Amino acid sequence: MCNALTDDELEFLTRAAQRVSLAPGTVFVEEGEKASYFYNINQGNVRLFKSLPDGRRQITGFAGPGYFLGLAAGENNAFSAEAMDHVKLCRFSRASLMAVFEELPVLERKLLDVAMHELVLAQQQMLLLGRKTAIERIASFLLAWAERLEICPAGRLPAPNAVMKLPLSRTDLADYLGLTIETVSRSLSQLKRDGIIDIPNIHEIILTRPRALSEIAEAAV
Amino acid sequence: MCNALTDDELEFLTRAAQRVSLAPGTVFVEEGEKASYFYNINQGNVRLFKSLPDGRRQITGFAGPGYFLGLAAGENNAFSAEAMDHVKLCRFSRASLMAVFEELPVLERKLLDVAMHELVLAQQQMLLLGRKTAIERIASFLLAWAERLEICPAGRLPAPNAVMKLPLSRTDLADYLGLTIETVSRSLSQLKRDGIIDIPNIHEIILTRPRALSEIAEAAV
DNA sequence: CGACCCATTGACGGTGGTCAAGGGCTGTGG
DNA sequence: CCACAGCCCTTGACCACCGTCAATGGGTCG
Repeated sequence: MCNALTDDELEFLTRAAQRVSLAPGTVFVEEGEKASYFYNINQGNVRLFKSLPDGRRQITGFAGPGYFLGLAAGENNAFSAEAMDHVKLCRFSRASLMAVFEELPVLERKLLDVAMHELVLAQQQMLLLGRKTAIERIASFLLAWAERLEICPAGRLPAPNAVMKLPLSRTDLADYLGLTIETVSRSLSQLKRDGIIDIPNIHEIILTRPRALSEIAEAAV
Repeated sequence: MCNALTDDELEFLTRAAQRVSLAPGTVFVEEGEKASYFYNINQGNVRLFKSLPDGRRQITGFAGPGYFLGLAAGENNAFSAEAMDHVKLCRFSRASLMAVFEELPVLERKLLDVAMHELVLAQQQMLLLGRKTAIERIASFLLAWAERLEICPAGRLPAPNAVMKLPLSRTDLADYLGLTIETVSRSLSQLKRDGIIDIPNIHEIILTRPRALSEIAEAAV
């Protein structure tokens, strides 16, 4: 999820790049537009999403520092991207990326790895969106987020009572999990009532009983 | 979606491969197992899916001849794969693939293209699963399937009254679209009642009014 | 012809969406 | 320093879409 490239490779890569700084809320990739650029995020966070004409929105992922952006695109972008806070990133054209590949073939391998990992995450999310209940989605998300923050190694559970920052609005959460903000709120409240998590404030969650969370997330029988 | 490699490249590639023949229903990739192989399908069709312990299933895609299989995997497979009919495929170890890359670097670029295209499809499916209603999912699927069968060019609508083979069971359809077979059936019936499609038999659909279908699929306002 | 499987249709119920009111936090201005 | 506005979150009441359960229909194969 985070930086898949070494500092050296990044340095080489960004030599061909433009540095860009974005205010919160800036939409810098528009779904359907010609896909001209790749991006590498240096600072800040970005949400990736698709929309329907009537305003329904599905967030397909979040991207933080080190994240490589622009893989889900053919001729045109398959998604939009919006800065969640103050974002700094490197932008380079698809053409210059091809040139970089000539110089640094290992990059191509790495990008393939990144793309493959994205695919793994996408399939996980499809299972979540297609087949899990509201509370299972919330539980799955909380554990996935803990892994992302490296509160625990991939595939392991966080320690009981681990504290986790959650710098997302309920709206973002809902649009990511295919729910409404009300359902997100209710599900979090239920987990709290059941003593599985605690919510000291809106942007912090304590994973009181990660094991119980995991049993809900994986629909253990 | 279909063959992204030229015949020459395929021929080179398959020199390092084992040829395998599978009976219908054979599960030849198991989610969670060590990801040892890549596959290229020569004949027949395959469904890719993820499951929950209680039996809920999400089909993440279908793969036909020419399809390259095994990208959504890190250490372990992120999905299972099952032969839908009699399948012939080439199987080669990840190690030998790396060796092939040395000989034929263009393959690596092509695989990256394939992975990127898969990502585009995955994001489309996330929007469908997270935010579309039952009938919108069915409409979207029918149009996507028409593109897949090359009844129409990508991004264009099929001609009115185009006839389409649909060699999927209602169960497969339901598990792909995150619905139940009853809801799939009811939605198809409704589209038929509304004169938008016709269903001469279970495995054939006539796209009577593709424009109307598209307006439903894209939630046109 | 009958058995079996799958799809369709109907009746009913539940999960989650919609609509609306209330609460808490933050920032601003008097 | 307090008051108030505005925003977001929470909670409640109600409702609708879709899932569940069950009966029926149709096609295929023995």
